[in-house]
Amino acid sequence: MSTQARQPAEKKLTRKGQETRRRIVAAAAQLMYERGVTEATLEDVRAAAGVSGSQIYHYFADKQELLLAVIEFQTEAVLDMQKPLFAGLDTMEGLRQWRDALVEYQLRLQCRGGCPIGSLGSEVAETNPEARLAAASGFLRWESAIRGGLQRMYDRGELDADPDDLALATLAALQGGLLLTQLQRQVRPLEVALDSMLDHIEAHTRQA
Amino acid sequence: MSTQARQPAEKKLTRKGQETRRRIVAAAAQLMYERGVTEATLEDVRAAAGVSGSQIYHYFADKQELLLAVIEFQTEAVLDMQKPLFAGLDTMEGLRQWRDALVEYQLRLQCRGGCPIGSLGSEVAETNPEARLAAASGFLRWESAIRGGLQRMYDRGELDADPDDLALATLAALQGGLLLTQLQRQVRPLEVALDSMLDHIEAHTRQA
DNA sequence: ATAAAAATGGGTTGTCCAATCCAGAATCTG
DNA sequence: CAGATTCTGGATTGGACAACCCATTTTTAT
Repeated sequence: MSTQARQPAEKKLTRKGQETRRRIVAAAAQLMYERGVTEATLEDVRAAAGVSGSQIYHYFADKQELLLAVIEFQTEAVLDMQKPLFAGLDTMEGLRQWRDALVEYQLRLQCRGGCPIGSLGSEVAETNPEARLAAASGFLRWESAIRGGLQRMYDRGELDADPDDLALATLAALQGGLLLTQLQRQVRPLEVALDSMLDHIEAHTRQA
Repeated sequence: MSTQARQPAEKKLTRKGQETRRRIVAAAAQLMYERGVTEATLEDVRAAAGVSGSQIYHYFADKQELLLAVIEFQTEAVLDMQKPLFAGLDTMEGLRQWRDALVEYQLRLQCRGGCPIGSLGSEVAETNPEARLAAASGFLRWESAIRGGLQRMYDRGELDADPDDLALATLAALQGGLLLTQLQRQVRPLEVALDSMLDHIEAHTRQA
């Protein structure tokens, strides 16, 4: 019963019910992003979502199940936001645009918050295996999107290195850069980390 | 009174007192590393340190002050462990040895725990400005150690790129690699992230 | 040796929060 | 439109934990 049957519900919900559920997840995601999982109390979530009483327990068995829904939600949000840029990751120009957008976004946030998946993942990694796997799976999807672009470059014969390795290294550089940017409250770490990685990729390009 | 006078004590402690204090910090560091700051209760720390009752409050004003001591402690621990390798960071061979040692260490830990500074930093970044600064300062010291090696390469005319940028990017790659390694429970992310970065550095080397 | 200072142990308090219950209202389905 | 189901609101409970207090013992300095 442990690994099975998580989030068994999600069905049989009225339109209004689905809407309420979504509002709870969104509010929880925001609060957990701002304060961390343990600091975000269900009372806060309740108030922020504009629901009352035992509503949260009506839709989620416990805080854990809500947390898993939040990780899923944040993964979708992160990937959705970058979706328009993923298609371009098969040229250096597109990669630079992607980099610029990430840097720009952090600037708008004043370097606060870090990566929604990374922050959650780091917090739960050692105490919550289920949540750890959920975060890891989110990163796998992200990595896939990056790999897709590099793979197309490789297939066109424009890249002279393993796309798998480069994609993973790029995601790592992004995450590390984000963490340092978050802690220092300046974008330079993110800029430098991504630039180094993209320069490294560029060094392995050749015109087809 | 906010930014001033943190950890005003530390003096006027008997040898036995210093020993007890150190034991508390070490136990707290271990527990916070394993479970996170909020999940590590002072009761746990008390038991793990083998002290009793209000001992923790005898040495620390509150949990916050203990946390700051822990961040300091972990910074020292992380830097101490790498100290023998820092001297060699001015050659590619030394950099590779450093990489190998980090990977080796993660393997011994079965990819658990992540970076002691990074995990703490990520957890406190948005809720605890003082702790955020302490973690950021720890990373600055780490970055300095890496920069030192690259700067010597540069000064010898063997490096054809900004040592400051490379050092920061290397630390970012390391942190991102560690996070992904921790979440996936396999060393490959750390290996690939560091290898990409070291390859990038090597591409900018030339014999003097 | 003795007084002062530091260290220890146990017990207590107040708060916060996850989780549960129940009764009533809204919404869906046949 | 009527019965069933889903949704909602408020109130409560039980446990955990940070923080505090005080009496006693040990250590340090004179």
